Amino acid sequence: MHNSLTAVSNSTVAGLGRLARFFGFSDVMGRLYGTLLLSPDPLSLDDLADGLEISKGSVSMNMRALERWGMAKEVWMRGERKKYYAAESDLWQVIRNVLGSREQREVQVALQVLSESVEKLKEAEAELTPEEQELSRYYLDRVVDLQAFFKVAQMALETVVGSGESLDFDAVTRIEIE
Amino acid sequence: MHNSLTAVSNSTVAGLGRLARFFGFSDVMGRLYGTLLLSPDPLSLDDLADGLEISKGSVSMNMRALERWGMAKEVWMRGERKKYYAAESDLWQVIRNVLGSREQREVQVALQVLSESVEKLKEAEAELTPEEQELSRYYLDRVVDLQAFFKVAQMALETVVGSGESLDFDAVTRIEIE
DNA sequence: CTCTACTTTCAAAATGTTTTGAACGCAGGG
DNA sequence: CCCTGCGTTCAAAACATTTTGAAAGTAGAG
Repeated sequence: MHNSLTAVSNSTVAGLGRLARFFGFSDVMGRLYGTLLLSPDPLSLDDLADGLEISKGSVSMNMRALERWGMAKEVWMRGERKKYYAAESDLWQVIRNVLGSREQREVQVALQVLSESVEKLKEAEAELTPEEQELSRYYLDRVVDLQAFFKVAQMALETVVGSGESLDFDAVTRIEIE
Repeated sequence: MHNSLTAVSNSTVAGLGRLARFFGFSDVMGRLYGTLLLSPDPLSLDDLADGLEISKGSVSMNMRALERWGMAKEVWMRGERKKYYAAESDLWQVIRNVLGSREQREVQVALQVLSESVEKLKEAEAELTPEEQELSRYYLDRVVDLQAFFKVAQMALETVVGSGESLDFDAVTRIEIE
């Protein structure tokens, strides 16, 4: 294959590996995704293992993870006994999958814990010494700050996750500032 | 100290540790930040090491990282030889620091690599066999998709980073969808 | 300048994560 | 059925990160 095609493929695959790590996935997941994205045809586990020079076991596990995250789909090739995979090539769909399941859950949990903290502090107030009450009010202030922060995050996520095919460039620049 | 205060402190500190890991920082950084955030007064390295039951060496290194990220500040206590730290309590400032230095650089690099890929593919076009040309066009499509994606990310980051004191809740809900 | 109370550094140890490959399981063809 | 060609699993090995603590560095008080 021509030099330049190989070079582009390598840097794209490597870049997606990097991006995957950045998002808390494994490097291999990103590279598998990249390899599939740049392949006009679906690839088998062996194709992927050979292409990335990693073990088949690793490909198997990581491909299942990619499937769970909605980043790749199994493709049935008639007359073939092998499994074939293709990348989900709508990047916005991928982002919505990830933000929708993982990040939203994180934020949800955080908000949950923070509400419980507010509860606890309010309930306990009566039993506190004056000194403790002062600290309790301090905690309450900080916890409320965190709540405000996570609520904005939650709204931002909902906006992205709930959006249609893709976000409009111009629209994003129209986020207004206080 | 009262039970409930300890419980709230623990869960908040643990939660910020989790969040830190989520953002690609170390757990300890998050817990140090949390401890400082919940302390009405600045804390010394020893206070922090004792409070979190980790070594002073670790506290020293992680606090310097927190400082570099603009998440904590050194506070001079007169008549004291120890170093004291306080959390940067404006969470929006913290987010802007992180997005501004780290995430923006990532996106920048990605866009750079993608432009180079487009260049390479266009330059090489003439030398390609017909079959390679087809693959090249396929690559170009995928690379352009990625570019579009990162450009939106770049704009979103610029919006947050360039914003003033804090983002308005309502405003975030007004991001428009294509 | 020296002493002392601190902070920083860093190499070794502990811990955590990823990768591998051999063993196993399973389905379809003969 | 059994055989074959695949996919999956999982324990052990390789690798990476984090933590520790002891040694070295540093700054201020006297």
